[in-house]
Amino acid sequence: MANRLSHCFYERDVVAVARSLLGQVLVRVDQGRRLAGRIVETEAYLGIPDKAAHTFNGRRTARNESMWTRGGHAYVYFVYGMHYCLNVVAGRDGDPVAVLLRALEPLEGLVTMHANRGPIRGHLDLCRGPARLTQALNIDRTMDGVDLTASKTLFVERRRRRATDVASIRAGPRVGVAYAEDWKDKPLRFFFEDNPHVSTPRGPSSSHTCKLS
DNA sequence: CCCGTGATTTAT
DNA sequence: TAAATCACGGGG
Repeated sequence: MANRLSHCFYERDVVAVARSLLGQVLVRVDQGRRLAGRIVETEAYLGIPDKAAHTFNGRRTARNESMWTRGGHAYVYFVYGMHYCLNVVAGRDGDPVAVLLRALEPLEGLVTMHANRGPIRGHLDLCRGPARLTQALNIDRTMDGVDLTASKTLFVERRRRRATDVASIRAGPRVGVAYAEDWKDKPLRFFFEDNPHVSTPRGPSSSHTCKLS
């Protein structure tokens, strides 16, 4: 509770939230067990002008309703008939922007995470990918709209980030948004360079990635 | 490379 | 009401 991120963290520019979530720790408490991982990859979705966002052009439906709430809530959606993805809503009430959590470095509850995931190829695949991390942490549509600043079962803890971590942040195009025309190549995906828990493409060798400022 | 899978969205 | 879409992952 003490170290939990609060509204003043989430109610900011969505790109700033996406970048500063890197290195923070996502915590899920399930069946009395703590499942936790360090956030190593995020994507920002900029809302109404963003052709890749579920709220592009002001779309407001039962599915994306939680994106319209105040920053600090969860937005969980179901896609491809079998996968759930977790977003952290950012910005002010009525500004439908969010950050997709794409990968975690597992920290706590690894045995339970493995049980939740079932057989996997290698340990690196435990939380590497947006639908893999929700499966590992047992997050589904029932967690949609949860208040991360108050929930006992889903929240983000603040960690002190080392200067070397901040310096290793890279940006690149978002994954799986080829349909988004002029928005598909914008560098709105953020990750730690050379971290093996980041989903591909990663590292400086990937085209279109760049250092920040 | 291809394909499962079904809720959600969009077109008729 | 019907068709297309999809912020993915697993298998070859």
